[in-house]
Amino acid sequence: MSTPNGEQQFLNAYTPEDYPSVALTVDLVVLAVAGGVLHSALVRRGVHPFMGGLALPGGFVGPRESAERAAFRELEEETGLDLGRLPVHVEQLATYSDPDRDPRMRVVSVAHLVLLATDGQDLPALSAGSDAEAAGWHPVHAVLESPMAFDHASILRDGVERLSGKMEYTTVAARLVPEEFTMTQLRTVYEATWNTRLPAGNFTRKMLPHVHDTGRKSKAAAGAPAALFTATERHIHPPMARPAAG
Amino acid sequence: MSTPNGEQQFLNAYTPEDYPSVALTVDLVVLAVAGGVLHSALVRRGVHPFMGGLALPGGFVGPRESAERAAFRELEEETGLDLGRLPVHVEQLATYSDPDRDPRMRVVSVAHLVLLATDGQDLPALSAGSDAEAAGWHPVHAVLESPMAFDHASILRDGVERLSGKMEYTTVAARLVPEEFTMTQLRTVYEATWNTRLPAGNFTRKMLPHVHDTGRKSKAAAGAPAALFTATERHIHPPMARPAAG
DNA sequence: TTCTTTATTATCAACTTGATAATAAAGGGG
DNA sequence: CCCCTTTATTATCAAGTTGATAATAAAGAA
Repeated sequence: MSTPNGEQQFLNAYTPEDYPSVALTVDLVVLAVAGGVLHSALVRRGVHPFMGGLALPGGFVGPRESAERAAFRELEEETGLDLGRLPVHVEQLATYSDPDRDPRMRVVSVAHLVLLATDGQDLPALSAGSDAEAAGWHPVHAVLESPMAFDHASILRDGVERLSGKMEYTTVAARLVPEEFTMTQLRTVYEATWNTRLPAGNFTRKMLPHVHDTGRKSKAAAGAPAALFTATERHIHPPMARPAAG
Repeated sequence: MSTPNGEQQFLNAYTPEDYPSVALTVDLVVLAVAGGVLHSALVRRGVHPFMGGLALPGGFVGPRESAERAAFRELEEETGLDLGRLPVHVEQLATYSDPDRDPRMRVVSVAHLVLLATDGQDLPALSAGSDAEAAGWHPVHAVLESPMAFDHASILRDGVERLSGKMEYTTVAARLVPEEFTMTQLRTVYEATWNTRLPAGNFTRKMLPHVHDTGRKSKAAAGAPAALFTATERHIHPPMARPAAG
């Protein structure tokens, strides 16, 4: 692939200084389920502005980095999670570009949704990152009742809404449980995210065609042993019905 | 809302130069239906790189502008469309930030999906914008067969996919027809976007609960006069089934 | 008037849903 | 070891939805 001479000349004459520029960051909506409750990894701000307020983890995108790569890097830096070991799902959410969203300067942020697998009991341990602000887990539906730093409440709300909607017509909920999971574990993810209860029998009937039965059984704490499944298909059709809010 | 002294001091001490910055643009996937075919407004590039290739309309985001405002402004500038007169739907699609997506320099682009209403016959007239490159309408499914400038083929594909998916569970297709429309007009939008045929009777049955009958009738060119509807609800439940590709 | 064209409604079997119950398979306490 | 509790899975049933196909209705044209 050789570049024609005319094009090369043009590229050399290009002057990036002629164009307006912005600082680009990523903000992360990191979600995991424990105790039947959807949690988000958040940092308590130790500096102005919004000192003492809750914020999403995040940071600047490097000059030779895509937003997605920056999302993975910041996730490791700010939460201390070992992504080589932990199964993790990252997808772009939306970009927030209101000129006044950060009072310090023009910052445009590409928000990402991050889903971490848990067994439903223990949340992944968060170690303090390079920043002094340590990340901790917070129950999502409770924390959305109070304000957050910057526009992070909107971003968190959008992230939960994205997950809620996508769970209706894909098996993305399986990214929040271990590789092999029981129907109850998967149903608990739906209930935690949608903040509602679902009838167990109908849930199993609906989900069964979209997962793969490993043949293995989980040793139950109490009651009958549950079958262990792995996620297979991407699309649930017709979709899982989300009960009306309330 | 007074700012505490400590915070004000902090804001003054902030130095934007310390942080990496990128040029921010918007790219527009502008869609409209005519003759039963989904079309996209595209510009033929007159300069390097990708000279002669097809590209999405777009441009730089101003220093005090949100991406959405820039999308509206660039739409007017590059296509000459009068948005005061024309009903237009704009929604953010995704942000493209591969460091090498533009060979000239680091450019991050927030792509937007734009839907223009038509009667199904005539596409909105595009006048040449301030740039020498004039915009023209191109059939989407045909143009996606050949390469485009930059990563614009991916963006266009993502835009059509977003519209296709959203049409399954919302009445967004109504943004591509006039305020008052017939079932056939609306069905044509589905057929053009999904690039498939749909049985008319079942389409009417399925859509009827989600639109409002004005009581008026369209004067038909041939055949029975069709009822005129307006769009009402946002969510179609259960969703409109999209036939498997083929 | 009759034909052609298009819109709308109807029919029907197969399937899906939500509610509810029945069955099955553990472990634990007496 | 036998029942009781707990949990998982399967079954049942009426109401609703789907896809295929056809019947009816309402124009304009020949």
